Amino acid sequence: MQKTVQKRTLKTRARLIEAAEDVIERNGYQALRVEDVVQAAGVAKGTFFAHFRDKDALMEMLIGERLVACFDQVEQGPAPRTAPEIADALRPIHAFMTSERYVFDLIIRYSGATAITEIGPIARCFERYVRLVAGWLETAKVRHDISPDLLAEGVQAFAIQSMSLKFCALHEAESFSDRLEIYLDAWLTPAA
Amino acid sequence: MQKTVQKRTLKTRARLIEAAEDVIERNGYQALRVEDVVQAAGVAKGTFFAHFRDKDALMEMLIGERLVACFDQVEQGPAPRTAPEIADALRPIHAFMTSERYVFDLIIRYSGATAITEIGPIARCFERYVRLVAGWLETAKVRHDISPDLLAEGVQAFAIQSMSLKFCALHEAESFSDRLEIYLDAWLTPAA
DNA sequence: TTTTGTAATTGACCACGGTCATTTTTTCCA
DNA sequence: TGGAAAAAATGACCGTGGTCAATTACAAAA
Repeated sequence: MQKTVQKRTLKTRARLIEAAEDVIERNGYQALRVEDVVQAAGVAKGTFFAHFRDKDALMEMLIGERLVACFDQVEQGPAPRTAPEIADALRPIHAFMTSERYVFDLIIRYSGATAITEIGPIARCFERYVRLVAGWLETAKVRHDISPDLLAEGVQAFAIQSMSLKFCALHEAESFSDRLEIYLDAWLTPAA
Repeated sequence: MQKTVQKRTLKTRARLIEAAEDVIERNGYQALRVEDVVQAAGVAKGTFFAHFRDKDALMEMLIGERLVACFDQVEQGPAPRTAPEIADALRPIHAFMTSERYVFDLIIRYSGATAITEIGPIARCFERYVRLVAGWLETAKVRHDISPDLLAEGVQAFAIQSMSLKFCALHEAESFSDRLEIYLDAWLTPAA
């Protein structure tokens, strides 16, 4: 029961990914067509699906990679200590998540893995989000009557709410940042 | 510039809707195929799209109707006054929203209308959710340092977070109701 | 080098949502 | 009642994601 992986495989895979990134670079995630990718990569359509379960799987990988990079960046900075500082520190992550409606929808769709075996980069980022924020909260100027973990899950919930409203015509008046700050202030530092 | 609507139109539309409801009754929302609906209704495929912009438009209508019915039911009951009571009162709405992953995803996708002109039943229900809960909160045993509207938006955010986690393998341990109650208690009655 | 089993690739094909030029039905006025 | 204009319905056709039996390339054993 061997399962040697040929060098050819890695090359083909790399070509597919590169082609996909090119297409996205030019037209955004939303506009990506599998046909375009395989043509740019110079392979047959079937080959694509031998390398990725479906189109979404490739998208999850590519978007997940970018998301991980956002987290890396955010973790470089100093730990924020107040609600507005936290909102500001998370900005790169939120900015990418709302860069395209397609991106936001896909991230939300993959935020919770439906089976343990298929936990992907995006689902892992959602866990990382909570860990990251919970870490900040431990020493931040916020309420401490409930656990940092629960508090961090709340931050996530409010961030998602704010991001959803960003794509909503009914709530254009308020900006994403303003809304998130208001939420976080009420959640993290109540009974002022 | 007349635009008479023929009786035939209404009949065809009614047949399409009835056929769709039959299909859904049997196999759920997820499994609905336009082909099946038009065949059951005895019309051509093109006719479907003369009556509904696309498949999602029909789904929004049908799911929206059910959602409105849930709200009507919830509004019949007495106003809850504590966090657990609020979670409990909202149960019929949340139950329907999480009855099928497809239903949840579609509702989320239509929760924010992208253009003022296309506000549908689901987007209206999201406004109604906030109004309903804010009304309860005015006289409930909860914090009053922030407006009932903001508080209600938070309830919505936590409910969505809880529902998302319901579909997530990583968070199966805790039940939806338990999680929501914990969130709402922390959000509505802090600094106990 | 040849053989042979398996990994990788291919492209014709399918499923399903959606379009549109054409045809059929209805309406309404002379 | 005839016939023209509007409304509705039709179904062949398209775009795009995805499948799979057949073919080709590879690498290890003979």
